[in-house]
Amino acid sequence: MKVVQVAIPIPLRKQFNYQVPEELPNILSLKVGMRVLVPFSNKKLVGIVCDLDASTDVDETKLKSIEAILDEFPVLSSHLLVLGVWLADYYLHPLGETLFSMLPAKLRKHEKLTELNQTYLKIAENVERKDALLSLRRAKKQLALFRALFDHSLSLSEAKSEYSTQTVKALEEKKLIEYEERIAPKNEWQHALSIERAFDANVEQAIAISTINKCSTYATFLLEGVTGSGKTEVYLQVIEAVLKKRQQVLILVPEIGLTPQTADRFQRRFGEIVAMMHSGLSDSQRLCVWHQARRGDVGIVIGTRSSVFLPFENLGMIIVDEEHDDSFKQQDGLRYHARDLAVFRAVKLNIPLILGSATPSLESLHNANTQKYHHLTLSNRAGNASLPSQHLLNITGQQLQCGIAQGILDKMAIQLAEGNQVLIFVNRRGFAPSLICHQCGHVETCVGCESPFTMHKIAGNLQCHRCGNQRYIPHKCSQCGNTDLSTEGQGTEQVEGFLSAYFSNYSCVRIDSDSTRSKARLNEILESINNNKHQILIGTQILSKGHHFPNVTLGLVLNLDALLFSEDFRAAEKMGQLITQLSGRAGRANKQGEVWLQTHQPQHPLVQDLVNNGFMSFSRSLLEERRAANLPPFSFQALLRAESQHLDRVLEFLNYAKSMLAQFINAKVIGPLPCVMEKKQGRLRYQLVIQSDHRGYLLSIMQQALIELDNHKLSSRIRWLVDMQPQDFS
DNA sequence: AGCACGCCGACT
DNA sequence: GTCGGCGTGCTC
Repeated sequence: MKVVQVAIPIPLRKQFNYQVPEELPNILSLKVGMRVLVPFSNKKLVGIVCDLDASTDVDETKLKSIEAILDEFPVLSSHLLVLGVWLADYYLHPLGETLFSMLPAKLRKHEKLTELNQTYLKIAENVERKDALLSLRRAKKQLALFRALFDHSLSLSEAKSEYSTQTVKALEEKKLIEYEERIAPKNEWQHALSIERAFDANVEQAIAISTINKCSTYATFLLEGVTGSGKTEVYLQVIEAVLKKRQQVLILVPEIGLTPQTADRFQRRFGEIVAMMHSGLSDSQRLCVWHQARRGDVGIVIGTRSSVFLPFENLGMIIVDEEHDDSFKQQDGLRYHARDLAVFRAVKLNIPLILGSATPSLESLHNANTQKYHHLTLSNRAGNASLPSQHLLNITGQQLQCGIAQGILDKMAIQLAEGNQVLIFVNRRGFAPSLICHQCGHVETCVGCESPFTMHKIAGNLQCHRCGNQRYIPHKCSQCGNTDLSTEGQGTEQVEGFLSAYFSNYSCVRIDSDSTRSKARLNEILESINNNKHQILIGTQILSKGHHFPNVTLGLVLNLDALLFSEDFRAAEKMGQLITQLSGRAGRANKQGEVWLQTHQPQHPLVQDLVNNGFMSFSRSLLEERRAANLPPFSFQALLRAESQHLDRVLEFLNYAKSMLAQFINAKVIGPLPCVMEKKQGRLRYQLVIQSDHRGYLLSIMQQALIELDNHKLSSRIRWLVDMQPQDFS
């Protein structure tokens, strides 16, 4: 009797065995990586076969049987199945859920998988062609399409683009044409590649291009290029070489960086061989891209995080653009980092990988420093465009209006009067509030950790998130005795309200998560900004991502301190990336821009380094700080978070985990500490941070701990999760 | 997760 | 007397 092992999408760290009945129709074609329909508890679920020849110690006849084989070919190739097994192991996530999160949504359900079908138009049966031609003599476009269908049928998408949707509709309504489903023909782009002539590269670009082109096996290149230095041109030219070898290219981009303009640029150079994969697509469209990648119908896929799971027919290169961006890390379910998976795939497929950024992550810089990655630099801006100059404004003790200094308001007035735009960056979310003295700029800091205390409104105290140290909220500054202590910065709405009243002759626009909920809305706003419909732009992180604002000549960062003083050890890194990216968004060749940073601590060495020496120098200093403090990338972290309405359960669970993990001497366990968002949707949230110098060691102790935690009586009564290499502690 | 089973408190 | 709250255990 044949017994196979099936991974089921449930949060259990085990697989299940099933009999394969002899009478199953397509039994001979059953392969690993195929989906099957199986009875489970008292319902039917879709599972993925992960072992064709399972060994069991139980009585095989007691096993349930597979009901149906859903696929004609495996949805997960052996390469992707290996990736999935590694993923489940590395992120300590149940295999079934892991494998299913690698698939497009449509394939997570019962739906049968067949070869990619395409809809074709043909002339309807029983249509008298002569009569039809006569009846169409006054509808030129419809006539043309109808005639075209005489000798060959046309695919629906071709017909729609060559003629028009209305034309097709019209003929359909007249019952002159009908639809037919057929297996889509393979798109043989490899034989008819039309590539537009490349731009002449400058010296640095040329070095980068030739270095990458020389490499045809696995290697990771960190391409560090200041904004406007022409990273994209490097991508384009190395992609060309890969396409000419008839291989495909995957380009991973941050969630919001994927604009139609990005795709246009690739399409202009390489023609219609580019597919996009982003959150704006429907499930059917996503499945279509999945098929196209698998069949080799497209040469290039540009996509967000989850595109790293696409089943390419013949992948020749992966590019991760803006590799420092946090959106590459999934923040729920399987908490993978697409950059790390890109490395895994590149190694397994033995192909080159490019990580590009103007502000590389410290992880990648460290890997470059230790020779794991090849470091390529582009330090010159193309053309004569110069970056805006950066300035610090000491706001200590100053009168502020809605958080803005008078001097800045005056500068804004000048720029606005000259017809330029101004941009105000407001950080409203994401970072923990620390307590700062407005008189002297002193930040209340835990003495033992040199980490700023975090305000906890619920507990009504200050807490150090490194060591758990707690103290009462002081009513005066411990340095100068002033009682003007503040935590919360201004939100975008407040700033918008104030500025639209103050500059009532100009139009304000707010760009934050509320206004970007829909992609169309964001594009609308961006367009109206470029058309100068608004003069004052107020926004959050989104302002620093991807979009260029050529008419902005003055940028303002309202509260640099809130970015800098946070218990999250990555705060300074993120601050530097943000300020640098923000500066790169503004101005154009003929207008020198300025960026002003309001701070209570203009002498802070990191801030000084960033403003005076630029991101490259700043990031190297940060890396030294991390080394000294033994923080990532010099050590490895795991996060164990628990949530429940009942505080006692959360603490009992985490303390149990801690007592277990504390036995391992080569790891440090910090906590349980309240999360930055201590209460969310009525649940109290606490976490444990586990840190070790060795990734393998950390993984193995977490695996051991997990077995115990799964068996703990509270494990099913609270919500809890493990996050390996956590990015965000909120 | 999702579901069944089982045991105690306030209700038509 | 029962309805339904949650705690417990199981899923090939």
